[in-house]
Amino acid sequence: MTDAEYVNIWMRPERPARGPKPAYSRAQITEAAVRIADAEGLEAATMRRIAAEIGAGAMSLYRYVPSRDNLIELMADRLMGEIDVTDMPSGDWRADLTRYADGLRAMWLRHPWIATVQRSLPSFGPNQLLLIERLMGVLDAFVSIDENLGFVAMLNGYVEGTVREEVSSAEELRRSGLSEPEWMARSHPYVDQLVKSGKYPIFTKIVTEARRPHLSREDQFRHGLKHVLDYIATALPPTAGSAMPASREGREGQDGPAQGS
Amino acid sequence: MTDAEYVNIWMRPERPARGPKPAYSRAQITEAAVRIADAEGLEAATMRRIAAEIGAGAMSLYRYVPSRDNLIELMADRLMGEIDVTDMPSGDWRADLTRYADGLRAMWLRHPWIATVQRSLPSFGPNQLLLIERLMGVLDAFVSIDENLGFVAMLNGYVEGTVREEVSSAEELRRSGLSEPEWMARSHPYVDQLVKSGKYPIFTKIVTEARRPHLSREDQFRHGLKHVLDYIATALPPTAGSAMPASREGREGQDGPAQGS
DNA sequence: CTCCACTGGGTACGTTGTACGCGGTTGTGG
DNA sequence: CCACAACCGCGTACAACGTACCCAGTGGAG
Repeated sequence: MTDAEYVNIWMRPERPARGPKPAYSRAQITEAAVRIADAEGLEAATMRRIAAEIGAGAMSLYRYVPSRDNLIELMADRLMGEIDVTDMPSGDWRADLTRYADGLRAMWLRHPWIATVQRSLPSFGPNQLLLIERLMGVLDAFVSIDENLGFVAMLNGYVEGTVREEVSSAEELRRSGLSEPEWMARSHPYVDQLVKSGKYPIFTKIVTEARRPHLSREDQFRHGLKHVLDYIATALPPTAGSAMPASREGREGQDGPAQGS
Repeated sequence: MTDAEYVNIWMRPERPARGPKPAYSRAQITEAAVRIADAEGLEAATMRRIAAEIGAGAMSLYRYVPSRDNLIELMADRLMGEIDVTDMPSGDWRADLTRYADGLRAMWLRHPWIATVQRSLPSFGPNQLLLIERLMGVLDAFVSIDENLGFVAMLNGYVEGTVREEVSSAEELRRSGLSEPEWMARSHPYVDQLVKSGKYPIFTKIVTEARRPHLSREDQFRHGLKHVLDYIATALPPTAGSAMPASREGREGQDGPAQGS
């Protein structure tokens, strides 16, 4: 009815014109929901639980939010606002994109449950819109809007792909209620059986030899990010301001001079 | 109790020694669940719905599967089995990895709900294990196990990141019950308002100028995949057999550098 | 002042996953 | 060959979920 009148949650006004003053707010509800999801997972952020968190009755939330799905949209957009993109573009595109990538990764690590929220059709909340403006503004002067979209998709894809793995591990551990050593100990019989069967030589190799899972995630992330930025650099005109010169493909080896500041 | 005895679903035997013959099977249940999830989304695959699909009572499923979460693990592993990795490694690593990437992408497109199943801690079902063996066997002879893990993570990350976008769009559309033009028409007032506000120049540019969303997903995928494979190529020794020259001879078998067990 | 669009929230309903226990079936030890 | 215990399918039941509906109050507009 009146619900279907609105195209989406962003077009629905939070406060009507008349009537008594609301005791809560969308922002407050969203904040509480994010807090619960951070601590106990998204599935713990039930309407009743959120209401209890702010001292309201369960059904009161529906005065502010049409449905739980819409609330999750609000939560997701709130997270977008955590990524610091002020003063972008700064003139140094590489520094800007690095700062964005770091911010996106850090946000995911603070809110692992974001992995379970499918991005779906673009929701275009206010924070996400601002993010788009600032982020795509970085390369807007140098490339076409289509190329820009491609680069941003690649960058987002890289960051999210990388961080999704560690985030979902952490979530699974939290859900199981076990610590990582406990989990390892628990699955040891299974892993052992697989190894002893002799049917999985590469799996065995991973278990017995690989050191990668123990390497710093941070290092892996920076290493891969460098490649993504290098790739972008090859498609940018030389007029693009950056702390590093654009290099041709195939370049590898030790990391060059890191862009300072 | 007896549930907690087992490390995971893969160690729990499907059939006990004694008693009457089961009327159904894990495979049959998993199949039905996948069929429902494909057609109506994962959330439609409830225990009752799955049971009805195979003509069983709801609680009968619990004779075969300890919980719905475990059933979803079975479903996910069944999907891994759809990816054709027979005859890998073939000697042409580039062809092998391309075939794998195509297969992975096609599988995602057939089963969009996989995007909502977090990979979590590696579950190591039989199909996934076989996939690991075949896929990582492709580069095993040329690089260390750590490098191999890195490449596979990158390849998986690229494919999943690319396909996740289109898949989640399709899922969202299906959930909303609208066709894509219908959805576009519906959100037009909101987009229009954003454009008219003048506050979002880049968003406006995307809406009015960008052609990328209309380009072939297939082309985009192949283009990006080429870059991923090119990057892998730069880190491989020249002895690695690929399609570049027609060196039928240069193939090395499973014998890599030192490894023994 | 009166009015009524609004407020917070209690109650209730349909749906979910699943614990429990039932009567029937069947491989196996005596 | 038979009794028994282990298994079967599954009906009933329950807690927790999202949320529809309804209510008694409240406060700005006329």
